[in-house]
Amino acid sequence: MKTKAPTIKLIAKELGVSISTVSRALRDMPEVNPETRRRIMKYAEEVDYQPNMVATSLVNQNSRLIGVIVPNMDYFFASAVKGIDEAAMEAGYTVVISQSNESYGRELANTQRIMGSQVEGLIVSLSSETQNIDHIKKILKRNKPVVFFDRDTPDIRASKVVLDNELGAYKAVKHLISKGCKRIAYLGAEKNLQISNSREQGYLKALKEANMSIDESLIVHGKFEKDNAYLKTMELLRLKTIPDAIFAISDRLALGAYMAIKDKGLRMPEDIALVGFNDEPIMSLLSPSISSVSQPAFEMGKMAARLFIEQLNSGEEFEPRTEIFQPELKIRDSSTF
Amino acid sequence: MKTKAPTIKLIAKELGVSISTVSRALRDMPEVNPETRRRIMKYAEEVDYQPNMVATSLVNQNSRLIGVIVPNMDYFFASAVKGIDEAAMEAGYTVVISQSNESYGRELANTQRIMGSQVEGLIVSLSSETQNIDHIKKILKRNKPVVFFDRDTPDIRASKVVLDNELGAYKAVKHLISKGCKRIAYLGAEKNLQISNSREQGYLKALKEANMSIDESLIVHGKFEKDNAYLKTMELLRLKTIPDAIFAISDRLALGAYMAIKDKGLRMPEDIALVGFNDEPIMSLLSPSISSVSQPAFEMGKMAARLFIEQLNSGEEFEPRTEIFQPELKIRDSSTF
DNA sequence: TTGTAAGCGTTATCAG
DNA sequence: CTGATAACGCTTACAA
Repeated sequence: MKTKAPTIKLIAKELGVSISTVSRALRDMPEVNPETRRRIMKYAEEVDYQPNMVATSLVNQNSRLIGVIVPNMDYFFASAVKGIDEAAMEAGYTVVISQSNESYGRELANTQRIMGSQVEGLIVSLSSETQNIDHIKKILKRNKPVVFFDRDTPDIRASKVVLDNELGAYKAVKHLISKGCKRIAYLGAEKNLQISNSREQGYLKALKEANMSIDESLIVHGKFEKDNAYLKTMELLRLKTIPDAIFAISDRLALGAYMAIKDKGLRMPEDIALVGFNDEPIMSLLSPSISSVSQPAFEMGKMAARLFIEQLNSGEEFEPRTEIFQPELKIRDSSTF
Repeated sequence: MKTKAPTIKLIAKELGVSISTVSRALRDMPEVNPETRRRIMKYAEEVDYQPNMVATSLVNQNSRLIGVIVPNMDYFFASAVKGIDEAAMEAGYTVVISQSNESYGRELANTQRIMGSQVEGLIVSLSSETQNIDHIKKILKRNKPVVFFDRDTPDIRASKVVLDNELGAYKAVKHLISKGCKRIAYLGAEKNLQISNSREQGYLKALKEANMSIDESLIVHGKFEKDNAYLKTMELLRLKTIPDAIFAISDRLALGAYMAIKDKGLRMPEDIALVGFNDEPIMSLLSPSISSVSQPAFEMGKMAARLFIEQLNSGEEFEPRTEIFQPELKIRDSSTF
């Protein structure tokens, strides 16, 4: 019943050979007598020997563990994590994951904890609260790879995998303009969120390009939450002249706006159009369905893991790289007149 | 720039004390001279010393890593994983995660890989394909804790955290009956999925209790996918007399049914009522909103982690335990006449 | 209070 | 082809 895990030492003793021979045989090294190898393999099989990776990690100074910290597990990050896991698996790595719940304190604690688990580095997407990234810089100083994913910060020299957020927003707003919208609101999140800023830039760029005036009262920076987006939208809908379209920088926010619009009894898109960001599956199921800018989350996750591993293997002299993915606008009922 | 991680050996040499003294000081052991301790702490702080958990793991024969394998990362599992992570964190554990994508082959490979990472055991939710669980039994034989989560199997003596699935289904169907539905279809998944069977039992129980006849043509076992559910629902809607209600054992399937019903131009609930399972957020946002049986995923995840850790600490003589959570029926438009 | 030394399970170097 | 032996970074008797 109670079986302690067998070690190569045990196998060696049992078979009357040396530890090193067992080690070599088990790892398919060339210089082992075929017969000896067969005996060892057979016995290992019998006792269901599993190499102790902790010991291997200690001697090889590597754990084949990739640390991942995400702010939450919504559709976007779940897909990304799947991509990371996929690429990690292919390269023989395993993913150690942790969620910050959009809290800076949690992110800090998780970073400590996860690095303590001897992961070889970190793929991280910053929480919406995070302003200070000393905790990440420390890792870089230790010469361990860090890859920023989606939520990055300009303030650091590290590899990144991001979407061309400005372009995504630009496409969305340009689309609304082409549909004849004149008063397009911007529903954003915390100002320290890089993605929020980039998307705001895209919004502004589209307006300027169309020679439309920028109305500050239509630009709102709320929190990165559905409920807050609901509140902020309600405020927008109480303006003397309400916007005729809302561009939300995330589906999470778009959903809040959607509910506010419905609760106000307004029609979409007749009274007000709406475009979100992320293209979560739910967007196409709602009635009316909601337009959204889609990002290839799964592919981005894969890329992040690949970049990470590449960086890991390249040793010291690695030049940080930024991989930019292209957004795609999915046009649906909420912006189709 | 390039800093190698400092070790206690280095600190010891630098400070002219012995390795053991450093080790003791760093771990707040009593028998250390306060002054010596201060010096060590201070220096450790300066060089940002981080204990090497791999080495500690090797000595202590524990990694403080919990392996988690889930079939996918939909809302239910994402919430559950959050719960696991939360409880793990509180106890000083870290989560190593892996998704099987509902594939038995993947589950097998991931189990190998993840156990190789020296996690102390596994919290697992079986893939919908899994029939054989020898890979799990092996872990148990090694005396490592295994906790089944949601998707379990009767065929093993291990701890489990599950919902009272039969009750959930029973409640849903009973509700439909009370609303006057006469021909209630059951939209299920693979027969080897325990949750599918339990929910079918609940469905049958409710019908029998109401003295309603069981119509085999209304009981369908498809695959655990939205698209397949769509197809299966279309078949149901082609029957000479179509059902007046569908109970889907998962929101994923309910969504497929929802789309089929819409595409057929039928009204919900007037022509056909619908109840799902899991209570994903999307269910309340659709129009009509869809009724669903909700399970406390987050709490269940927490419980799984707690059970796991408890089992870990209790050593050999641990009696497997099954924790059963209570479902709650959320009634919405799709079944409100 | 501090130091020495053995040991955790592997890998790798160097002789045989 | 095989076997000692040191080393990885840390903990823990046992000594001093």
